[in-house]
Amino acid sequence: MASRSYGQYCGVTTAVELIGERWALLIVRDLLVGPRRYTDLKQGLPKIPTNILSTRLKELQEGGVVRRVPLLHCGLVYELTPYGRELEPIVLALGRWGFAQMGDPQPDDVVTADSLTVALRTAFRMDAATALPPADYELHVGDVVLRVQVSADGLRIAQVQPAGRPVDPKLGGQASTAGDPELVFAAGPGIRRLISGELTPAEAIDQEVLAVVAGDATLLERFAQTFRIEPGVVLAA
Amino acid sequence: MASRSYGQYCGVTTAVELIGERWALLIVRDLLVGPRRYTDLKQGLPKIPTNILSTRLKELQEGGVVRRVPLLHCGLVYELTPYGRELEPIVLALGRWGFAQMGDPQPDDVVTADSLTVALRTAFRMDAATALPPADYELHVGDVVLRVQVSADGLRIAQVQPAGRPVDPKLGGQASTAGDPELVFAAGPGIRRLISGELTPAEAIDQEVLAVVAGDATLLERFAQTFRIEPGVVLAA
DNA sequence: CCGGATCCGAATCGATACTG
DNA sequence: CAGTATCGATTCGGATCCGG
Repeated sequence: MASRSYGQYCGVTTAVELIGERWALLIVRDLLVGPRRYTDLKQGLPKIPTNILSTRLKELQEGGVVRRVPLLHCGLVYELTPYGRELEPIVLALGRWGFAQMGDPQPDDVVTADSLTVALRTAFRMDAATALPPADYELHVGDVVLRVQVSADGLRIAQVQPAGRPVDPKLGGQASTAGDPELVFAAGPGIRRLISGELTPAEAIDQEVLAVVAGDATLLERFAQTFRIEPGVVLAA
Repeated sequence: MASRSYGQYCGVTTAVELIGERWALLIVRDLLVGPRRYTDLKQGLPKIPTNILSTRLKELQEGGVVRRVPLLHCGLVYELTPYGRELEPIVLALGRWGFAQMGDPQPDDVVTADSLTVALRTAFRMDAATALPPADYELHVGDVVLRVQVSADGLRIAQVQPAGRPVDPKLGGQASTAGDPELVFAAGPGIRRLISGELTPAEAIDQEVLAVVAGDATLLERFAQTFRIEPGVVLAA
């Protein structure tokens, strides 16, 4: 059961033994968004074999990264332990690092709600959020819908069910999202080029990587300043 | 050749596809210390199969993380690209994170020069280095010998050959290490408990996890303040 | 539907041997 | 020194199945 040892007494090695197996860090990524049920994880990681998911969850529990929490009369969820949650800055930094090397999407690549939520967190600039007025967006990518609220307090992201209102706050993103968003827009994977600064919002609309559905289109400028990944700037708290 | 895709369009996923394969991040760890030849890497990773090492090096090159540099009349070395070097804060943070979960060493665990060098970097506290007077240590762990110089300018670590003087600056640690160290001491793996603050230097000597070979034993206090990993503090620049 | 366990072929890894 | 080749041992992936 103990994963094959690398035979070294070293912190990096220990870390890699804990979260270096295939799929493990992606499970952590999704749990960073919130507690998830077995089935949620399976949906969020469409290509993971079910036996691998179950094996990883056991290993992550043994490693003290994840714990299993029964919900009274409601099934059970997996969640990160405090120790597991310490991985957050590392996962976000890895997301920024990997962002630089992302090409265009493969034909059957998907964008999941959790991966997009984490991606927005990796790109979030607190400095821009404090310097600019608050903003309230609704972002559509594929059939994922996110309510993204930026203020001087920070970033709040809630996952919205295609049908109507945000998902159960206990499981999904965060708490209640009152009122209507100021800007609703839809994007394809090309939104990556907006985040990287390769495209301005105007160019993004021109090239149809982005489309305003409703609200104040000028807010796109603010969005582009708030969510931005510059090459070479991997680390942040 | 493209590693099996996780099927998601996401920065974290891309990062894991680049450096998530078995052994890959440990190769990066060693290259963080300096350029290394194939054989150096093999020695620094005693349990890596040679075909895996060669496969990983190819993949890391394809991913733009590592490059192969011929040395005139001297063989060739692998080194991190600038993009690969951006992993440094991530690897150090992972080292700190894994440190918390390190138990006692397995019977056949080894401590290599590069892993110990990186471990000291993960534990290094710049705040302590600037607050305290400079210090110059020689640390022995197993048959690894490191010259560790701390000053307000930062940390310098050079690997010393068992025979005598530090290794070739071009390949090994850093440049010339003039004069003699102020303190020479030897440690076993239990030095982990000094770094974690679980043991004071005096207790460490009592319990024989540490032994002063030469020089000013009171410098051990300064060492313990300069190299320290507190639980929960994973991230630093 | 939820939360897995089981089975099996395909791909990868690990150990050793061998080569320019 | 810098790898390739080979081959058995593991792990992964895909599908199916099962108890609540």
